[in-house]
Amino acid sequence: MSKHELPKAYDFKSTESRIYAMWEKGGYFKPHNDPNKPDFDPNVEPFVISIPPPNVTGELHLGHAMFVSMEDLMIRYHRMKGYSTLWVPGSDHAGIATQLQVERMLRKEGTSREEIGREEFLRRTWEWKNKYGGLIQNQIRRLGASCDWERERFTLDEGLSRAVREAFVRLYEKGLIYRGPRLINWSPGLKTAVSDLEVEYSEEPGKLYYFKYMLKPETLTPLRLLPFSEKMRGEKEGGGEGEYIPVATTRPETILGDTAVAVHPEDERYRKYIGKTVLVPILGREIPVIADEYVSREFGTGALKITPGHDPNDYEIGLRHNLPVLSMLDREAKVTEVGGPYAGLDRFECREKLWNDMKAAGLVIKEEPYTLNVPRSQRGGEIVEPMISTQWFVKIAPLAEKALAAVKDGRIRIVPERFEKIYFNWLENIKDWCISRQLWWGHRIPVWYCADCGKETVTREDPTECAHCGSKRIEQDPDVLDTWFSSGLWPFSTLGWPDETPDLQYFYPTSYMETGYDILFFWVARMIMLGLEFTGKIPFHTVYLHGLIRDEHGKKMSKSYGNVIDPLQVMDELGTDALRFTLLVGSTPGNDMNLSLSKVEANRNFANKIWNAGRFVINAVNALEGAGKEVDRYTGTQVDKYIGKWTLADSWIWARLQALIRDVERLFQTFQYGQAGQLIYDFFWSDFADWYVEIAKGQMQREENREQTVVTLARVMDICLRLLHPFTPFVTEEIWGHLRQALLTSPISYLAADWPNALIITRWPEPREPEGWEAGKIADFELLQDIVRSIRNLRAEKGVAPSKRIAATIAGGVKTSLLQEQAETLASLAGLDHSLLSILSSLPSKPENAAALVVGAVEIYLPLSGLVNLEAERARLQKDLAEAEAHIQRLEKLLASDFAKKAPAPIVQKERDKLTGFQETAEKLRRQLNAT
RNA sequence: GGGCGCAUAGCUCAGUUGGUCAGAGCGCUUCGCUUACACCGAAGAGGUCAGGGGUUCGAGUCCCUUUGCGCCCACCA
Repeated sequence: MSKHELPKAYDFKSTESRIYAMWEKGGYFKPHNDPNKPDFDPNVEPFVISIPPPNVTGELHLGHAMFVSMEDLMIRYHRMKGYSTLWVPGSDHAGIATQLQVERMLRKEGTSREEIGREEFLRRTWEWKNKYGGLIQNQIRRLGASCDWERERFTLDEGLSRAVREAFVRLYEKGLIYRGPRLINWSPGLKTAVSDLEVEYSEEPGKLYYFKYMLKPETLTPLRLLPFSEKMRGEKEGGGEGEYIPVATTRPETILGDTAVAVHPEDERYRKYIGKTVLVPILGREIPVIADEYVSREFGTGALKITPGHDPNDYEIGLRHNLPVLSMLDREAKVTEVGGPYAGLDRFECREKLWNDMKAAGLVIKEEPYTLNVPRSQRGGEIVEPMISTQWFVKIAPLAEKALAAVKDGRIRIVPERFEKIYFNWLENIKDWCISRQLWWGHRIPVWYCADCGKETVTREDPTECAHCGSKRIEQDPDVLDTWFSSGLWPFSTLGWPDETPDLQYFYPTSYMETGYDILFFWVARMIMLGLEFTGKIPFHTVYLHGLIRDEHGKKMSKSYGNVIDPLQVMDELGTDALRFTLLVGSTPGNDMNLSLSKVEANRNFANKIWNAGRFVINAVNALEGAGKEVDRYTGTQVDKYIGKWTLADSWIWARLQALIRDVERLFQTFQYGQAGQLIYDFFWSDFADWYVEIAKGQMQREENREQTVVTLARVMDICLRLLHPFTPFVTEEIWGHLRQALLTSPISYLAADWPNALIITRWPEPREPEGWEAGKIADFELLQDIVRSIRNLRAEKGVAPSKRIAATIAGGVKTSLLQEQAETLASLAGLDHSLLSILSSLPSKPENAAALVVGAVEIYLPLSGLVNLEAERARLQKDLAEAEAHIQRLEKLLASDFAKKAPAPIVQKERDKLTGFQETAEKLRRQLNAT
């Protein structure tokens, strides 16, 4: 499209994909200083982020949009500042999630993974991955992500698998990995173990069941081990009579696995039973009554049934007392032979049936409603059962210690800081990490068991024989590793570890780890632990945590609630820049944000504003004929020739821009990206577009100001585009291209542009001005703004048609010459007739039939014949006076207090100046009242 | 049980060394198609910054406390 035909509205649809392709093809996303190339300079500082790898079969949601926007902002900012910037993209094989999807597909085909077998299942899953795995990456591209796609990684690809193997073997050799039967969380639906973190607790209504643990009558023969017999049945009628210990439970079916009843050693009620034997209901199994201080005397009945096989606390107690451990549930949560007559029943059926049987046997005391905290699988959602199972674990304490220290001593910083405490708390109480999963999709555990000597072989290369006895009869462990084991290696495995690659040497440790706080433990903590363990270095020096995205009323987005916002649809309708800007500016670190489409719409409008302001500037540049188009007019090399010609507006906008650049820099350094974006937004829209551009229209009509005005427009626009680029890369790039073209400079990509810095700003506009010139210019301009606003206000109040140019007389006092210089600007902004505008130092008397305004020490008279009502005028003046007097009173009181003595001088002076201002205003108002 | 966050204009939210910090967007009222933009411009209404106490010359901003909402960790059967 030719530069003269830019459309009136920003067309993001036709722009975004074209711009992205240009960036990607142009290689702008690659680090400019690459250790694999001959011209590599090791002294250039790198800036590196590893992307939180999305699930390979996932689809883009707002969580992805959030982290991509934030990380792209960080990356682009640092790239513009000259860092050799690398953003490593990739995806996670996501063991459970992916396997579930493929299993669902198989079910639709009428088959199952068990039916087709492991090998075929894996083949199908890879097929699935190759088909859908690229989807999410392209969706991430749509967000504008400037990652180096040539360095894309997948947790199951060859290099990363080698890293996983190496990591496992090293931990094993160091004795930090062990295998053994432990009480773990078992997900019966997924038929795998899951880690503590993968269990979520939900409060649900349930019942507390009270029943009797009958004491074994002393007369009976002690060794009656038959679990169930005709004899027992015969005793049913007599059950419930005689001595018993009352016990409460929320899971009656676990009674079948009880191996003791515990009471507090000092509980007077039950002390006498300690050491005695009680009978498991229905089964009649004999179990001891033990004493343990863990038991709370206040809760329930004060007696606790002990099921070491299915409860973590009971397991601990069982260990202390050497109790046998019974597994009464199998991998599908069906009752095992331990459950005697209940064997084969589902856990919930068993609960009902057993309880009914106990009722019939007179062993039930009561049931009462009780709120349970039900452990559910994070993935499948079904109730998780604690079970004894042989699994692989990482001995985590030594790793946790180092990870703790890295944050404590400041080598790693977490933003916002409050998450450090949460991090500490978790690591200080961490338990060994169960890393084996009974799945097929994932990194298979590199352990081979020997059928002959029974020993394990753990090696970096697949063995053909037992390392201990040489037997060929070895078989690999069927399980795979927890997905988080491989993602825990991500920052360095993606750079080539365990090889000492040039990438690893140069880009590691990475810089920021940006992710949601919800995976602080799952991922961040593990990366720190594993990073320190395997590389001896921290994996990143800063952790930036963003919050969760909720709907506009703070509700969690969920499909069932129907309040899910699809980022792809938002981008389709309102543009990527609008979505990015909304996510970036609307959020603060670590806090959830509520997203509403009206916000995105507002930011779509902002993108359009950038577009149109850009269009205006480009047109202005193009309209400037001749005037040295061969020079790059905004680089500053030619600006000296405007010295002495800058108008108040020119100086003001430049001074404001300098302040903006400084503020933005400070905010970026302190991770306050949202605040920075807000400031840029405000400056661009309110200061630049609403004021400077309007004034520039007038200035450009004057031959003597035209060129410098265009230069100012171009330069301010240019810097705003740079400042905005990390937030809204597409529209800024597009305008940048057109602006560059208009300026006849080389059409280089925006990404190669420098971030605005102090060097640029101090050189312009008037380097020979005394220190602190900005404050005066800003104050003068603000006076001008106040005057304009007051006049507009009065006009609106009086119903003066906006198109009507009116006369005005101004008594400027000490500001007279300033206002005289600004007469034309003032006239055009306030709708005054320049030829009927007189600006004097003071007036001998008040003009007739004029409405009067006072702005600071400046008096303005607008002759509005026919519209001036004396009474109304007096009322208005009186109101203004009352307001001024109120301020005077307040300030006088303030300045008479300790404030004047104790507050810093500049603060006090500021208040004094305010007081003086109000006093002048009041004085003028009084005079006008007298004259009216 | 322990810890944390949030309560600021009708709605959604900014406001990080305590001194224009009382703001933004949307919504609302009144004008306006002024050749960058109606995805716009101008003017305006609207809040004792949840309640109470304290520190300070000065607090939305620090401390204590109360109330309401939310989250995390632990998991007393």
